[in-house]
Amino acid sequence: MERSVQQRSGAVDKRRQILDAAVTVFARQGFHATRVSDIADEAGVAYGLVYHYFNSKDQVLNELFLERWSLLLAAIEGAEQTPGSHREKLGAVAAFIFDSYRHDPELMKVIIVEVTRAANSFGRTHLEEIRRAYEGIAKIVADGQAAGEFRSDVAPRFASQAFYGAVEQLLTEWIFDDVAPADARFDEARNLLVTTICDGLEPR
Amino acid sequence: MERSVQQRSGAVDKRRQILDAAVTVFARQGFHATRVSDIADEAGVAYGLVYHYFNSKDQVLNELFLERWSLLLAAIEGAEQTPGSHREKLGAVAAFIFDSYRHDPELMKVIIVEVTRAANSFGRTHLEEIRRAYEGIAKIVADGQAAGEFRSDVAPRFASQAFYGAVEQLLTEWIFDDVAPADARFDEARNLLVTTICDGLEPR
DNA sequence: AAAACCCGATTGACTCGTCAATCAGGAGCC
DNA sequence: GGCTCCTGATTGACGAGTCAATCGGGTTTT
Repeated sequence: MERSVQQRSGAVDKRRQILDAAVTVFARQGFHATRVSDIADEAGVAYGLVYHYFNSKDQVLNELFLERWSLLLAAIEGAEQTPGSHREKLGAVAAFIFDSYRHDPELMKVIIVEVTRAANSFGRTHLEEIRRAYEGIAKIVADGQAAGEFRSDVAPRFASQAFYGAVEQLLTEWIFDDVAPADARFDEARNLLVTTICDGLEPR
Repeated sequence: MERSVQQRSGAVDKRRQILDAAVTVFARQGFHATRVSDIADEAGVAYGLVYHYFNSKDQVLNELFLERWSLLLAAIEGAEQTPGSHREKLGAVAAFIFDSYRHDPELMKVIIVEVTRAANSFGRTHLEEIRRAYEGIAKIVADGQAAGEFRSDVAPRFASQAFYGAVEQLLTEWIFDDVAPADARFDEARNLLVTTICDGLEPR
C-alpha cells in the first residue's frame, strides 16, 4: 500500500514524472494524438517504463482524472456542510473549480476536454463519478429550496446542469484561448456566475 | 453548378446517403472510432466512393457540421430581429437548439460531441463559426441591456457563455442517456432554462 | 542472489487514402 | 433501331505508415 515503503524512492518519482508529463502532452496534443513515446520523451524515461507503471495509455488518463475528480467531489461535499447561505455554497463549488484551473490549467484542460466533455470514450467510462458531482450540486439546490432560499419550481437536477454547464463553458473559453487569465478574472467569473444563476439577468 | 444537370440523378443521392450514414455511425461509435469502411457499409456503397465525393473522413464531418451550424447562425440572426422582448429572443434561440435535437438527435450528438465540445481536433478548426454563435447571443443580451430589460452589470459575452453552456449541458445529458425525451420535455427544458437565466434561482 | 526497476527494439494489428479496373447509360452516327 | 464511343460513377484490393503493447535482457538496490 504505502508506496514509499515497498518501492525505492526514485520509483515513486518516476511514476509521478510520467503522470505529469502525460498532462503536458495530453494538454498540448490531445489524448488521441499523443503517442506513448511522447509521454516517455516528455518525462525523460524509456518507453517501456510507462508500461511498468501503467497497464495502458488509457490507464494513465484514468488515473489523472480520478485523482482530480475525487478532490472535486470532496469539495462539493465540503461545501454542502459548510455553514452559510446556499448561494455561498454554490459559490464555493464554483470557486473550487475555477481555482483548480488557476492552479493547474493543463490538468483541467485534459480532464474537461478528454473526459468530462467526451461523450464517447472516457466520458462514458466515468459517467458515474461525473454524475456524482452533478448530484452533489443538485443536493445543494434542493436544500436551498427547502430552506426557502431558492425558488421551488426549478428541478434541482436541472439547476445543477445549468450551473455546471455554465462553469464548464467559461472554462472551455479559457481553454480554447490558451490563456491563464489574471487572478482577478477568476473571482470576477465566480461572482458573475453566482449572480447570474441566483439573481438572473433581469433587474430585481 | 446545377448538379442534376451535370451529374446523373443517382449521384447526388449517393452523396447524401454517405452523409446520412456518417451521422449514424459517428453518433454510434464516435468520429475517431469509425473507419471509413463503416461509413461505406452503413451507406451501402463501396469504400472508394466515399473518396469520390469527399477528400477525407474529416471533410465528411466538416460538411455535416457546417450544414447544421449555418442554420443555427441564421436562427440566432432571426431571433435578434424578431419583435418581442429580449427574454423571448433568448427563448427562441434555446427553442431552435432543442428542436434541432428533437428533429435529429444523432446529428446533434455528433456536432456537439465531435465539434463543439472538442477543443482539440475539430473544435479548433471551427472556432470561428462557433464563436459567431456566441457573439450573436451576446448581442441579444447587449440589446436587452440597452433596452433596460437586462441588468447591465453582467458582461454580455459572459452571459452568452453561461446561457449556451447551460443549453449544451442539458443536451449532453440527453446524449449520454441516449434518450429522446418526450416532446413536452423540450418545452419544459426551454422554459426552465429561460426562467433560470433571466429570473435566477432565488425567489423574486 | 533475489527483487525491483529500467530500457528500447520488435511485433502485430490496424486503417487511411490510392488507383487501376469495371460498369452503366447517354450522345452521336449509320 | 442498333452500334460505337465516351464520360464519370463505382468498386475493392493494396501500399504505406502508424502506434500500442510486449519481451528479453540489463542495471541498481537490498
